[in-house]
Amino acid sequence: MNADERFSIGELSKSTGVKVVTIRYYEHVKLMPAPPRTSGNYRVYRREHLHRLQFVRRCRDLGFTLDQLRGLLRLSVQSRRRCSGIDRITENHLREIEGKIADLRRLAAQLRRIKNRCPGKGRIADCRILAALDLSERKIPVRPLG
Amino acid sequence: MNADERFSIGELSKSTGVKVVTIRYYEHVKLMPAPPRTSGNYRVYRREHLHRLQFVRRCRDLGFTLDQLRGLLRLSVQSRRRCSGIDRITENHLREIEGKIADLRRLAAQLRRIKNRCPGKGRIADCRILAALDLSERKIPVRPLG
DNA sequence: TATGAGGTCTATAGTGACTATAGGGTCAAG
DNA sequence: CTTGACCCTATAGTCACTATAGACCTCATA
Repeated sequence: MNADERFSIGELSKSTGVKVVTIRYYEHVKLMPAPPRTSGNYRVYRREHLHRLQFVRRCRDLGFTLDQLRGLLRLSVQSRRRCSGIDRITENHLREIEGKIADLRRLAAQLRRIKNRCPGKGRIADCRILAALDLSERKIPVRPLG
Repeated sequence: MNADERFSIGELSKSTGVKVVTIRYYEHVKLMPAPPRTSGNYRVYRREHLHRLQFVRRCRDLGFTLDQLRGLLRLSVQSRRRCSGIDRITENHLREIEGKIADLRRLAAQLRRIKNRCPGKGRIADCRILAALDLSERKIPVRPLG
């Protein structure tokens, strides 16, 4: 309950699951503020840093890029503004994820199709996976060079 | 039908859809062999290079990493060996993709859950997206520093 | 023959989001 | 006083490209 707790970077790391080097990296790219230092030049963090780093971690776990995260952080301090910006970032991110899922599903389907043709017991020379990789969708027409 | 066609890097690029800089990059990382040069130091490619680059392109489109691709290429020339190695690389890749799909689906579900709580019309101070990002799964216990 | 456009060359640095390494300094326990 | 755990900075590496700068080559046209 008291607001005087201080944490070393290692403690911050342990309690958030974010690696020490990554915390320093976040400071470097201005996702985390530079905290004060001890006389021995150690970073000293407080509850507010812990809180912020947890937010960062959570967003990263949800796949937000550091740039999207910066957007969320920038907006989150303007408490009087409408939260439609937050909503937009989240919506965009969701659409990106859905797009990626669709891409990967197509990929997996293709790959399964290719793979199922080959039992993996024959010789390379007859491998149907290689044949499929090799022959499918090849477009030959090229004009020769002078 | 004649095997004497020669292509410039730009022609190779056009006919495969792989950018000129990327072809040079593939040469640099030894995915493509260094071709002979003209007197003016221009790269001169032949049908075998075109063939190989199409293979590379196809594998990349299927999401193989350059390392996996190197594996496929290395194996593909050993025509007398069993093709189980090819099968294994493909299988691993497929599993990776399936894992990624599962991850992204979980992510999307979480994100939708968070997003649906917030109509995006209120103020930042009351934004339920931020609240969810902020509060969920926070683990507070930390031992204070010295 | 000169000019200009467009293709090509090398080398280097930048991207995102870290991770790894080297070479030190700090601090508490034994 | 030494050991070992922790911390510091700075730099380079990862992946798979992409971008830039500045020079060189080739070819068609004037």
